[in-house]
Amino acid sequence: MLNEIVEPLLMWFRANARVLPWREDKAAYRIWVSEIMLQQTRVEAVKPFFERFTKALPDVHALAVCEEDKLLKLWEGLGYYNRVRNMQIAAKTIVEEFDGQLPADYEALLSLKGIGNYTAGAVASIAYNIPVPAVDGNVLRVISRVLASEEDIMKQSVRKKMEEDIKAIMPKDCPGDFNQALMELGATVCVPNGMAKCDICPLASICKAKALDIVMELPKKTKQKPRRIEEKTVLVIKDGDKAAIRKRPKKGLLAGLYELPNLEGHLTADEVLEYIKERQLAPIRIRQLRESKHIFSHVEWRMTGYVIQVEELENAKDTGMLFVEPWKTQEEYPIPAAFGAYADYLQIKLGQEKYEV
DNA sequence: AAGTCGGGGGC
DNA sequence: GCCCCAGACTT
Repeated sequence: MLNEIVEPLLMWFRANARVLPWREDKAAYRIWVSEIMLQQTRVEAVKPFFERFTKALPDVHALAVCEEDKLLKLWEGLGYYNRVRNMQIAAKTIVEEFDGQLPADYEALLSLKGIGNYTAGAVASIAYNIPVPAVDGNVLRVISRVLASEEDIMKQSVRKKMEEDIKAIMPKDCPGDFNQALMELGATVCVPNGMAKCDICPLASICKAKALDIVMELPKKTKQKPRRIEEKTVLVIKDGDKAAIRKRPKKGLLAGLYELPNLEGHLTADEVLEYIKERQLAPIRIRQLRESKHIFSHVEWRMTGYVIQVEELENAKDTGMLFVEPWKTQEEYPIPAAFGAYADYLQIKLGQEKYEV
């Protein structure tokens, strides 16, 4: 039965646990921050962000009162930016309703913005030793294989049953270690891509998938739909030492971050100049930049770009554009990685000789 | 239940 | 190119 995994798993974890920044000091706040960052994000990617974030915002109160641009800047490049927005909303709730302390209660944690089933279980078990499961993608894979379950792990019903099965075998004295052990095994041995390392797995003798030689067929999962493709033209508009950026809408993709001005479709230089002139920004030079691509979860941007030198006139139309010094875009304004190929040009001077308008 | 929301690394 | 990642929220 499934309870056979408990002892070998804990033994293995105690000998093989990775040294991670959020394992040094188990303050609930730090566990919470790490778990939010780790949503759909690998350990190696999170490490540097975690160090920087917790240094800048060391406690719940600091997070609750942080200015939005600074907050997003700390998250810049990590993705899924609603995570940090929701975390700040939760921080304000914690200050107001829980006296600044994360509640040591699964249901109370679950009620906080951005904390779902998994994260509530992780914080409760790791920070407060509450015996509740924390079922993430690793756990779904490990348990599916141990049981040789061919159920589709994308189905809510399957995940719910998985939580119940695990709750039934949770060791009451060390629920945090047990949950982490399952995830750690999934991340380092029963891996998500590539061959499972069954030769070093502490559960190899128990694993039904291994016995049936179907380890690599599991878990079963419905595949995601193909992403849609969007074409864009990205503009690096320069006025002297400054360059144009603008703030994105409060909702939707990359909400609230800053971007380079951009247009729908792949435009010619003439079409771009028309756009510039309509906004009373007198163009002096223009040069086309290379194409680039950025892949999000559900959409793919195929971009081309232009760098345009302009003279910003007094009567320039309100374009929502903000002309700022390039170093400020690096230090203060959060700009998503999608614009990376063109953001480089913010600080490069245009050649004088060619591309006169 | 399906769609939205980032970015990166493995193969 | 495809898959997945210590998922949660909205519709």
